[in-house]
Amino acid sequence: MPVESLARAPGAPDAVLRRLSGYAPLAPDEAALLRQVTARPVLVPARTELMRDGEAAPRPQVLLEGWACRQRLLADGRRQIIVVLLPGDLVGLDQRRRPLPFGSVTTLTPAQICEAGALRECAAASGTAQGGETGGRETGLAAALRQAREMEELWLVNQVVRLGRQTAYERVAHFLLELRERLAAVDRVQENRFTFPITQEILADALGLSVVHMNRTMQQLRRDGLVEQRATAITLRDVPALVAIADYAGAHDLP
Amino acid sequence: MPVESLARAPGAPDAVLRRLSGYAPLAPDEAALLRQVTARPVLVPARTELMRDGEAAPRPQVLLEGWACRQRLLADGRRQIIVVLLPGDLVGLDQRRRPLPFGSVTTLTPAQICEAGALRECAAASGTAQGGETGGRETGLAAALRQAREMEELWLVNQVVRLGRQTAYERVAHFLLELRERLAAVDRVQENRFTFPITQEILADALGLSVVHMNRTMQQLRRDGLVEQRATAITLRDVPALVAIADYAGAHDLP
DNA sequence: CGACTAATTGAAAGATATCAATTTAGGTGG
DNA sequence: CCACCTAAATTGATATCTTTCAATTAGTCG
Repeated sequence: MPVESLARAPGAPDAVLRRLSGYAPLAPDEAALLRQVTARPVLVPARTELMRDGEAAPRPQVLLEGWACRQRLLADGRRQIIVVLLPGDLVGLDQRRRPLPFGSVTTLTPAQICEAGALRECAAASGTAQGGETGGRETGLAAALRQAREMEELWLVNQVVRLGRQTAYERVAHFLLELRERLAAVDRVQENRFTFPITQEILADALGLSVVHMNRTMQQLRRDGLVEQRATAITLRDVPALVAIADYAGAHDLP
Repeated sequence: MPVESLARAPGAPDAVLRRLSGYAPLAPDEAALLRQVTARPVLVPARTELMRDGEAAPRPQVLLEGWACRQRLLADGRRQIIVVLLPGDLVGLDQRRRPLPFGSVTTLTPAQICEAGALRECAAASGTAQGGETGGRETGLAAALRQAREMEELWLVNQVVRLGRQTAYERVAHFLLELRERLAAVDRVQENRFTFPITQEILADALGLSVVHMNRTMQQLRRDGLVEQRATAITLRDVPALVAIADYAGAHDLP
C-alpha cells in the first residue's frame, strides 16, 4: 500500500468532520472539538490491532485515513470480516457494559488513527433523544454520533442479507455499492471511482467466499462491464445495473 | 401453534422484567414501571407485522410471549431473517433519526405484545454511561436497556459469522446454542430443553439455507445424537459437542 | 535478479439448491 | 372415532454454485 495514498488536501475537512457534519449540523465549538481530536493522527501499519476481541474498555478512536475492519476468527483459522471500516469511522466509541465477543478491530491498510476519548461522553449522551434527564435538546454532535451508530447497524443488517441470501455475484455488487455510498459521504468518490486498497483475500473474508471464487466473480463483473479496476482504484461503470443486480436499497432512496 | 403455549405461571415475573433485571439491578420503582408496562399484553396472531421496514418512528413495544423476527425481503421473494426475537425482547425502542432499511419486524408465532412508550425515554438516556450532561449515575433500568442493545449487536455479529463462514451443520448448532442461552435468560430452558415453535422454513430463512437442506441438516444433528425433537420442543442432548462443532463463544458459560 | 505477495487458471470434489413427489402430523367436521 | 384437509416434514434425483488443490502468471520491492 503506497503511503502517499494517505495524503489529503491541506485545509480540506478531515473524514471525521466531513462525515459527522453530514449527519447533523454541528455547532462551531463542536466542529472545533472534532478538529482538535483529529489534529494529531498517528500512522499505524496494516494489520495493526486497534481493539482486541472481547475487550471490556476499548480506547475510543477515529479512523482518519485508511481502511480497517471488525472481524472474528474461528478456531480453525477461518476468518469472517464483520464490517469494513472506512475513513471517518469510529472505533470503540461505545462503552461496553461487559466483555463480549464483538470481534477485534484491525487495520487492513496503513492508517491514520486518533484517540477520541473526548467523543465518548458525547457519544454516551447521544442516546438522549429529545429530552432525557435534563430535558435539554440533543446537541448536533450527539445527534451525528447517534446517526453514525445507526449506520453501523444498517451495515450489519446489509451484511447479514448479503451473506444469507445473495449469490457471490450479487454480494460483490451490493458490497461495492455500499462502499461507494459510504465513501461518497466522506468525499472519497469521483464519478463512481474510488480507491480500493484491499486484496481479494480480504474481500473474500468480508463476503464469505473463497479467494478463488472471489477472483472469478470479480472477473465476471469486469467482463460484464459493471466495474473497472486499475491498480488500486475501482470504477463502478454501471451503477443502475449494479443496483438492480444487488437489489440495493441505499440510505438515500427510500419510499 | 397452540395458544396454550403462551400461558405462563401466574405471579412469575414476565420475560421482560426477568431479562432486564438479569442485566442490571433494578430499583423497586423501575421494576414497578416494567410491571405496569407489561400489565396489559395484546395477543396478536402469527405473521403480524409489528414494524414496517424503513419506518421512521416505530412504536416501542416489548415481546412478552411468542417468537418474532426482524427480516428483509428481496425483490424476487427471497427472505432473510436478520435476527430472531424471543420473549423479553424489545422492538422499536431506539428512536431512528431517519428511515433506513433495517428490516421489518413480524411475529413468527402468536405473541403477546405490550406498548412500551414508557421505556423509550429511559432507553434514550441509557447511552449516558457514567456522567453525561447531568454527571449523574446511570440508573439500573437505563443500564439494563443499554445491555439489551449490546446483546442485539452481538446477535447480529454472531449471525454474520454463521452465515459467512460456517457450514449448514455448524450454523444450526451455533444458532441453537444461542437460542438456548437467550431463552435461559428468561427462564425458558429446563435441562437444555426448550419449546421450539418455528418451522424448518423459518429456520432456513434465518440461517440462509433452503428448506430441503435445512431438513437434512436437522436430521443429521438428530442422527448424531446432538439434538432431540418432540412435537414443538427441542432438547440439546450434548451441549459440549455442539459448542465444539459451532465454535460457540457464549456470553457466559451456562450450566 | 531474486523473493514475495497477489492475481489468475484448470480440474475435480464437495456443499447446497432446485424440482417433484410422497409421507406425516395436527386440526376439523361429521 | 373416522375421514378429510392443509401445512410441515421428508425423500430421491439432479442441477448449480463454491470450494479445494495445485500450479502458473503478474506485480512489487530491495
